[in-house]
Amino acid sequence: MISTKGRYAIRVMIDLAEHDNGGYIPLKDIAARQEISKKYLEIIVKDMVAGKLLKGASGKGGGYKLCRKPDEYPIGEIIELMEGSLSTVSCLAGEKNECPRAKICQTLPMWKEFDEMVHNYFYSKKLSDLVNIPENSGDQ
Amino acid sequence: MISTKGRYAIRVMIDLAEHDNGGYIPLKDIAARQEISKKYLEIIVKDMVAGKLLKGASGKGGGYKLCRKPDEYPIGEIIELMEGSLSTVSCLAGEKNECPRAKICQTLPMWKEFDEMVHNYFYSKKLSDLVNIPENSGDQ
DNA sequence: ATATTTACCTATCGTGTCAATAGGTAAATA
DNA sequence: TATTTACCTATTGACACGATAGGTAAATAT
Repeated sequence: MISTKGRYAIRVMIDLAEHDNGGYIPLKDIAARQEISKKYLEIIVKDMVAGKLLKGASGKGGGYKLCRKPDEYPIGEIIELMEGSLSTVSCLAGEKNECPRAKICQTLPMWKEFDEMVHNYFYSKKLSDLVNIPENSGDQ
Repeated sequence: MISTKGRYAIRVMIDLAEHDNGGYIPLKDIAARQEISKKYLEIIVKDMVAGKLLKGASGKGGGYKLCRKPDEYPIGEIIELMEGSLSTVSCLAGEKNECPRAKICQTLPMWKEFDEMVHNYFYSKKLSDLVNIPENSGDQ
C-alpha cells in the first residue's frame, strides 16, 4: 500500500511542473493548492531534495523547483525514494535475499515476477504523463 | 507490501495441496514443515476458514483441508482475504471512492490502471501454479 | 467414562510506522 | 534590519504487525 508520503510527493511534483515559471515556488503555495498541511509537506520535500528530485532555496524568493524536465522523472523513482522500496514482499526489499528458505521457497518466483511487472510499470510511467498543461515552451 | 499473513496463508495452502491425502491435516504438521509458529498460524487459518478457503475439523484426526481443487483458488483471493484489499492506495481500497479530490485528481487514473494490472495478475495466478507435486490422481 | 488430540476463542504485548503537529534555526532577499 | 523562506529536531496519538499465552469446545481412541 502506497502511503501519503509517496502520493503527496507525486502531487508536489505535478504541481511544480504545472506552475513552473523558471523560478522557485514556495511550499506555502503548493500546500494551499494541494490542500495538504504545509508542515507535513516539509518533511516530504526534505527527502525529495535529499533524493535529488527537487532543488530548494531559502530566503525571500526561495522555494522549490524541479531539477529535470518532467519526462525525465520516472514515477517509480519517486515512489521508491519515498517508500523506501517498490517491493511487495520484504524478502525482495533489501539488497540481498537473506531468507534461509529462498532456495526452496515456492512463492518466491511469483513475487519476483510480480515485482518486475511493478517495476516496469512505474518506471515506464513518467511525471510528464501526469501533467495536464502540455509543456512550457522556451529553454532548450 | 504484503505482510506475513498473506504470505503464510499461501504457504499453508501450498502445503495442504501437496500433502493432500483426502483427510484432515493437523496444523502442527504444517507449522513444523513450514517452520512457522503454530500459535501464529492459528490466527491465520482461522481467517481462512471464515473466508471459505479451508475447512477445519476438531478432535483427533482433525485438522485442515482445502475445500476446492488447487486450480480453483486464485492467489488474489487469498491475498485479498488476508490483507483486506489488493489495492495499492487507500483511495481505492474501500467500496466507493470518497476522496473529495477524486474528480480532479491527476494521479487517480494511474492508480486505477495499476490496480487493474495487479488484480489481473493475482487472479490469473492459481494455487495450482505454485504446487510442485503434479496432481494427486483419483476422485473425479 | 476418560484421556487425548485437535481446532477454536479471547486477550495481551512490544515494536514500529503513519500522519501529523510544534517550535525553533539558518539563509537569503527587500 | 525585518521579512520571507527553507531546514532541523522532537514529539504525539493512533494503529497495525508479528507474535505469545492460556483457556474452552469438539471429536476420537482406549
